[in-house]
Amino acid sequence: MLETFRALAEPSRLQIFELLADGPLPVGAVVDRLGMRQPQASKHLRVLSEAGLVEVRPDAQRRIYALRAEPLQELDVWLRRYRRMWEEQFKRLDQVLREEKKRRSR
Amino acid sequence: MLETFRALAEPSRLQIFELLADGPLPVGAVVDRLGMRQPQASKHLRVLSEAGLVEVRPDAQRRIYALRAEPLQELDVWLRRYRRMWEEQFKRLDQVLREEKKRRSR
DNA sequence: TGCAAATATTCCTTGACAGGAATATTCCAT
DNA sequence: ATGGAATATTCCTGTCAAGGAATATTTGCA
Repeated sequence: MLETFRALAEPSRLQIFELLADGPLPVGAVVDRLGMRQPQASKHLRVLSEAGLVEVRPDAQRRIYALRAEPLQELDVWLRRYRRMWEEQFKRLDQVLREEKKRRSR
Repeated sequence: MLETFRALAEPSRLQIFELLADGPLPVGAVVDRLGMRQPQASKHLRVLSEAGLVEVRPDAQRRIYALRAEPLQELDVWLRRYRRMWEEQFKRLDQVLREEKKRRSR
């Protein structure tokens, strides 16, 4: 979890990650579309890769990077714990609205 | 999103955040339970607060910190985009298992 | 009013990390 | 085998942020 947050807590890296959501891409494509320099792209992809957020498939002298689902699933599980929280807030809001209505109707 | 990731990408801060999931706490309680020094706790809570992850309610010379749902809901929305991804993987896995079964049954 | 508790802020030092530039590596095509 | 893509790595430098220590601030209470 920490590693996931750390990896995504950097603007360029988050950008790359979100770009890859549209599908796997070789480094060059990332460089072109995001207008960053090739070495930085490689470095960021390395960090993402070490965090398990991304995987590489070699294709000749290219390397195709693709998102990995696992850490996102973990993030989803982590979030579950907090989902309860805002659902309760909704319930409370519902309650308030209900009482509002009642008050107005008399 | 970036701000959320940045705030949670630090061990102590993530710890504090997860501690607050059990309910609101004053700074002192955080200090005691996590064994960190008071100034650092205050600093981290400040960062969490500026990221909107936490809100403060004064109570005499105490300050009660509590989680805020909003950024987590945003995180949930952000995740939605990727949920499709792993659902497709499950579909593919289902397919594979189905074929396995068929193969074994003859 | 003055003290003590709870918390926030400031200042300093240090370590991690991102970007830049240059270079190394890998693999294809000729 | 050699040159040229595509990508990775290294080294350097500057910046930012975290921890430590000391101190300021706020509020309740005797």
